[in-house]
Amino acid sequence: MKFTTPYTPPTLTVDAVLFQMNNNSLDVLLIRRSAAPFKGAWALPGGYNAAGQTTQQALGEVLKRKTGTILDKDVTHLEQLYTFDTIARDPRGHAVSVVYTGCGRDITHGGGSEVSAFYPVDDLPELAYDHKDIITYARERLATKLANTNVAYSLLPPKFTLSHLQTVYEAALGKELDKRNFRKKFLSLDLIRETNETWREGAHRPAKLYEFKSQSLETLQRSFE
Amino acid sequence: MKFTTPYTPPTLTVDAVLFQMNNNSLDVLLIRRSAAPFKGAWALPGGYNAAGQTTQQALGEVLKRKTGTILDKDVTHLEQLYTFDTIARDPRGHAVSVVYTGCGRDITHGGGSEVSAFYPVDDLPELAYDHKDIITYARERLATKLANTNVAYSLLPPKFTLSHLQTVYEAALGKELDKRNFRKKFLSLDLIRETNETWREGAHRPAKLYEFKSQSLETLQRSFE
DNA sequence: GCAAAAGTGTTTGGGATACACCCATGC
DNA sequence: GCATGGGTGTATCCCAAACACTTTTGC
Repeated sequence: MKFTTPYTPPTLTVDAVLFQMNNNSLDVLLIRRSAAPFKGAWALPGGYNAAGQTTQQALGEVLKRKTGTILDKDVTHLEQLYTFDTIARDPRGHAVSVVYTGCGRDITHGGGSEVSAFYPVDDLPELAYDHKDIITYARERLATKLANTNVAYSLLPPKFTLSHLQTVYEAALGKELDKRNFRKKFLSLDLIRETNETWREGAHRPAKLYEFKSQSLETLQRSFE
Repeated sequence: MKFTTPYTPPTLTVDAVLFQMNNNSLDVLLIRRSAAPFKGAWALPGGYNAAGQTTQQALGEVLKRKTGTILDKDVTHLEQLYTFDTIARDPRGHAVSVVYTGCGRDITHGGGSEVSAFYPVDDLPELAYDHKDIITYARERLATKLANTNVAYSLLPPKFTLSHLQTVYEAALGKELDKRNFRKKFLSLDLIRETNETWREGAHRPAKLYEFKSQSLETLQRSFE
């Protein structure tokens, strides 16, 4: 009723910024583009969203196809990040991209149609499109979420030491934290409990293992940092 | 390359949740639908987004056409809120809607193709689609922004009293605040300055007028509330 | 003078920060 | 016994919250 010419929507795509801790580094899952544009460059995994699919469904299918990642199994937290829509972002034509960000512990990848790899957020390769900006934005969102929710559960194994936990915060916030203050504050949030297991590794005192009381997202009243 | 049948994207739409203070109440701009579906119900202003338009451009055109609102002039703060994409939200077919939220001081409306009106967020009429949920979400976003940025500038006239300012916070947060603590805290944020004008109204002491130091969005280090 | 909103300080409690040493283990 | 990371307590400061009266005006 508004368009005298037939209404044509833009292309709709979905992309994902998936975080995972790999040996004390916060990493992002990337794929190597096998086709133009940006052939050979690294990019966020993503693809088309057809009519009749929700953006999350489309994302699940794209990830499975391109990286072999199973969204429901591998990704322990997922949220919509932002919708990017500048006309020039895709040289092939106007594409609006709904971007999700998520976390995992041991994301399967490599079984898909594209070459995939994790890269540290602080040491990214050259990226296609506006994907570098998107990752920066996703990382800020993650830092905010860590400060206001229990989302750390999604980046850690079910049982973890307080040092592991602190490493997650330090990697995401990009700064070092005081060990005593971190433990005091985090324990006061009442999100985790001690288990009776310990973690031993290396020539030093073993560490107590903790677990999150809840493995689903909860928002804190008092924020952290 | 991924679709054997020709790729068809969903319909793309844009909607806006525009807030304005009207006599101490936080109001939202709504239109009355003149066509099916939900004919006669109230709804957020919104419409189609064609290829080649950014979502903001599409929003500007839709607002101008339907409510007579001039986005660039009337809306003093605008941000993308969220993209809603559930299949069933529009009975006509799959529509993905990029929703913006914004604020104004004296938004012109009524010159467009649809009947429009401001309604208090705490006293909304029956709404079409999932628009009630969207307004709830937008209001939470506004509360967060008020706590972390100077966005209050966008809801107040250039010069305002501290009581006006407090009214904005109380309306958005939905609770009363202590006058002394509010003033002390807000002044310590260093966002506003006294002018040498006063505001007199009614049989009582006149109030000093203040102005924001900046009329563009700035993020605070220390959050409020 | 009285009604109505503007304006103003102090006390108290709790969380944030800064800071250094002993503990348990493997080799 | 020594190297390594695990684990712990205190003092200070600042902010948040609670709380009531005086001032200025119009009528």
